[in-house]
Amino acid sequence: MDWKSITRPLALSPLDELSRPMPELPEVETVKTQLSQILIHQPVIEKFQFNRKDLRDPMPVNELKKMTGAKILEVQRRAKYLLFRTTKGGILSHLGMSGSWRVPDGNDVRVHDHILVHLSNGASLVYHDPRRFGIFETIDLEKLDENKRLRDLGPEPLSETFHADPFYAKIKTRKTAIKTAIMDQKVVVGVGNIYASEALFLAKIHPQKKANRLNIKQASDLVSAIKKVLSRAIEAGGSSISDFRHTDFSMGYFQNQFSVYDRGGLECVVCATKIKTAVVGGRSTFWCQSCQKK
DNA sequence: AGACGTACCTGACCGC
DNA sequence: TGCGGTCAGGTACGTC
Repeated sequence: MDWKSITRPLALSPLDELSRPMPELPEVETVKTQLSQILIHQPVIEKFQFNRKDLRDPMPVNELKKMTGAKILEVQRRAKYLLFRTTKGGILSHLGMSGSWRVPDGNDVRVHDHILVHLSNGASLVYHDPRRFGIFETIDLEKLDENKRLRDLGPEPLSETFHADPFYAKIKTRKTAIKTAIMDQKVVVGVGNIYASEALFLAKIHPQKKANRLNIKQASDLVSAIKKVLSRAIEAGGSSISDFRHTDFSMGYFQNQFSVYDRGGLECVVCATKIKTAVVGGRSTFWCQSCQKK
């Protein structure tokens, strides 16, 4: 399959964003898959265009521009970070809360388009991020494990390194709410505010239960639940892009299938009890008082 | 060490 | 219609 035969269907219209609001691990995984398809023939970076020099932090614009001429070899994901591996080093990127990548149609430029990457295959990638919580910076590919942003990250939730025993060992000393614990990227990566509520609902554990009060069975159930909600969301994202003709990016997120998140006051999908909501660890939290035990 | 609070940022939404 | 206030979230950092 040559480049044109796959770009045509993938040539995204202006409304076809490569990401949705509030990206968590499944969304980032989906973005990675989409970017990989666009970068499948390893195009060269012909030009960077920075419409501003800072996102949350200042971008190393000069270092990044030195990567002009590099061939993009691969895009990978670690936690919610995207890693572009190129022949001139790495680029580490994070979507923050409102970041997205898209392939613009012609000269379609919008407010909050901060970075344009012009590629040798004729396509451009545009990074769009209204809230500018994102990250885009160079990274030493030889020393990924020493990188400040990556070195303390916990296990990938969908890998075999994330399982009941080490998870239980890690949380049994933690006095904080279990929801706060699973959102701690040192405990497990990729679980943000939305899937934290969803996983706890599936595992029938109250979000305010102290982490050190879970028993091994509950820890094990929670591990399974985290894997399940994230896998399901990835499948939903994957299926939505596998048939690109029916992709509706404007729909945003995978919110149509949430059981508790953002459903405060509505009926529990299992027992019809009204969903409770409160702030836990500074973030909005949703649970069913009847299904989830403290 | 771990727990906790807060800053960062803008758009959407609400009440008046 | 407009305007001010509040909320949303991932990550980093300061403080105790």
